[in-house]
Amino acid sequence: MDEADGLDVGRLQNHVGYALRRAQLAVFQDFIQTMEKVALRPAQYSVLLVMDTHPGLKQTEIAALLGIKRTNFVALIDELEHRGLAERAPSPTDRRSNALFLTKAGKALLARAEKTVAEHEQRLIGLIGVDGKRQLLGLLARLAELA
Amino acid sequence: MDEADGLDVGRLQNHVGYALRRAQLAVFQDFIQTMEKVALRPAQYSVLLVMDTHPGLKQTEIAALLGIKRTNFVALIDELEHRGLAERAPSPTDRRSNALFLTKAGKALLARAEKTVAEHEQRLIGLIGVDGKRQLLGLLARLAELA
DNA sequence: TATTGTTATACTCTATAACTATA
DNA sequence: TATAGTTATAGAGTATAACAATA
Repeated sequence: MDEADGLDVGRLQNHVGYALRRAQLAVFQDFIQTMEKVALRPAQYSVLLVMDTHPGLKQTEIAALLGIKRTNFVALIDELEHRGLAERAPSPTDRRSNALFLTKAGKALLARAEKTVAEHEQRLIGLIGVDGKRQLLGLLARLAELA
Repeated sequence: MDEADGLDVGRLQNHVGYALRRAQLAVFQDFIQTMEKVALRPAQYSVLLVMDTHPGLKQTEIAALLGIKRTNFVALIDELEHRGLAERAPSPTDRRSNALFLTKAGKALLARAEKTVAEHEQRLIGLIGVDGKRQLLGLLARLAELA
């Protein structure tokens, strides 16, 4: 991952995409390690968080919101349901769709997860500062508009 | 990928890792589309660039520099060699290792690729400005230290 | 003994096609 | 006709183990 010896990646250093990939890898590695404590992968954590913010959304809506294909979302929600963290309830208005909710256990685990994530975020702030984080989020949001 | 209706991802919005992932996805999507013109994937492009900056490195060295496992590097360099863009030369000092070089065709394609990448980078600068890019690269480099 | 390149292999993510039941 | 959930499947990218040749 690093510059062995005195070698550098040359002109690659000036590429936004390359810098993004390396930073994302490093940050995710720390995040994943952090979340081993609650046995949640990044995608699972993000789904729990969205279910907490918007209870009762259907699968397609959460998947679209997070950029997950609805077809890949099935196994993801299956696992959360089998672990007793989330539940599929029948939608009152549309018998095709499931309304998704956190269970009590899901809310409890999410609370623990968010505390752990806060420590992770503090580590990042230790590297770039509070102002750095604010700047970074602004810049990344503008880049994400490209999609 | 976007906020359908008025839905938002809630507290996820404040997570550096999430913002990094979304931005990286958007930037890579543009990059990959850009590079279809020269039929190079991001990893292939980065290898060509490093071979140009440091001619004669062995496989292990380039792989380590770019964070690629040497075992996965084999197929990558195979393809570049079969396309006539790179060549494995016998190392003068170590009969176990290959010294890697760009061919003429490889240098020519890389030159075309870099011009195309420059347009891609200009699009990004259009979103965040030259100062924004400079700030971003600095912040991302500091985050990458986490690895 | 350790390193270089290699093969085989497996696991995760992501992507597409096609089915069913409902709308 | 179109949509929600689902299954099956295929392709990237990435990870480990084990081997032959060489150091």
